[in-house]
Amino acid sequence: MRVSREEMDRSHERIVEAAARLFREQGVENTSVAGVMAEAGLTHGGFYRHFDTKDSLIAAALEQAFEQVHELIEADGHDRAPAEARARYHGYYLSEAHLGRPGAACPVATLAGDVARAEPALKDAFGRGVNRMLDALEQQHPGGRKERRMAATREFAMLVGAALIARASDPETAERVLAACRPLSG
Amino acid sequence: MRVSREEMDRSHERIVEAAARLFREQGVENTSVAGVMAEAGLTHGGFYRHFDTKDSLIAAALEQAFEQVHELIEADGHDRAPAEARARYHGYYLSEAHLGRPGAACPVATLAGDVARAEPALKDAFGRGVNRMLDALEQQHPGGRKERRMAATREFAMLVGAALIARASDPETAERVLAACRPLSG
DNA sequence: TGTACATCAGTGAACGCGCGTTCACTGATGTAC
DNA sequence: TGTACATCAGTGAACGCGCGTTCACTGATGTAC
Repeated sequence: MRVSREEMDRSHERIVEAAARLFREQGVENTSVAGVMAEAGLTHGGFYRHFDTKDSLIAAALEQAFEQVHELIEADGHDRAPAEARARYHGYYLSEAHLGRPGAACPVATLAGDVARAEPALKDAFGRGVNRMLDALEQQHPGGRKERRMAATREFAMLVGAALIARASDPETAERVLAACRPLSG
Repeated sequence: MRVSREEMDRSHERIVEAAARLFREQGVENTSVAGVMAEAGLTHGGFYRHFDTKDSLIAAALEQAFEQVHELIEADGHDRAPAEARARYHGYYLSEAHLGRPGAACPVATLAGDVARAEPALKDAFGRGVNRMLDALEQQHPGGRKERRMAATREFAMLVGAALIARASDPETAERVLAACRPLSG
């Protein structure tokens, strides 16, 4: 039966949050629309009152995931010295607390593979998310504007690469790669 | 009709090569057994004379892809100073020649996302491949055994991260990230 | 070396399954008077 | 404020499709004599 406008908005949010989590945990292709709806406490038929296609949901979930991690960076860096904020984020990124909870992890480390083969519109959204993250991360680095941005980009790339290699490897290799990437450089 | 043993061996190799290419280009889930067989010049029914399941093919294709890129590193580094070999590989990895041909590219940059959600056996194979690559790459770095290994691991992680971010982003963001990661460090 | 027969690589139709999407329906919500 | 009616969020069955896998079949290959 029909539900109120507020109830529908809550449903919408639950759907996007479930998708943002499940896509990161299981991958986009391994996550069904029905699975997302069930996780949101609904049945699959109602999905199309909220989104035109599964692709629209992917875009919304991607934005949501980037929003989450961006807030996390800003919140943790608030009122902290740049060098300390950087060390904390670096350590967190390669930690079990981060990598062991892929459903809440950085979408770059969890969804890059899926987005790499997606349509341009999704890549635009992904690129925007990456740029927003770098905007926040570059403030953790010293030097002029260009040097900071470059250092932040390089460090972030290393973190993403280490996280991805670790997730795709056996536990021993994973731990060795993570350990090698944990020390701060520069 | 039945074919000779040599013909069958050639078929087997064509199947694995087609899979190693298509999996990297399209992703494992987006590549069908029938598609691989067609690319190998066969029909899908004959697949099960060569492999028990699609999973076995994935494992074989992964090994093949790692073998290819490992040979490439060894061949290019042969009779070259370590620092030069390192600079060449670094530049190649982030080049259009590499990233524009995903079907022949580094499996770490193209398949990590798929393997991250796969069964442990595949992760073991992936980890072995990564270790073999690092065995070759650490020879490009100066210092003691541990320092070399660590430097090679960190540099490789950055290359992989940059490649993945670039493939998942819009062209402008991609180029900016790649440019930031091109200069050698250390 | 030649012959008769068993083997089996490859073919193409068929299977069961899960998926994204559609649709007729329900009944509470929102609105017009 | 109360009533009558249109709207539409959510339900669950059904659809068409592509996929991994199976299977009966074909005929060249390999082998036993």
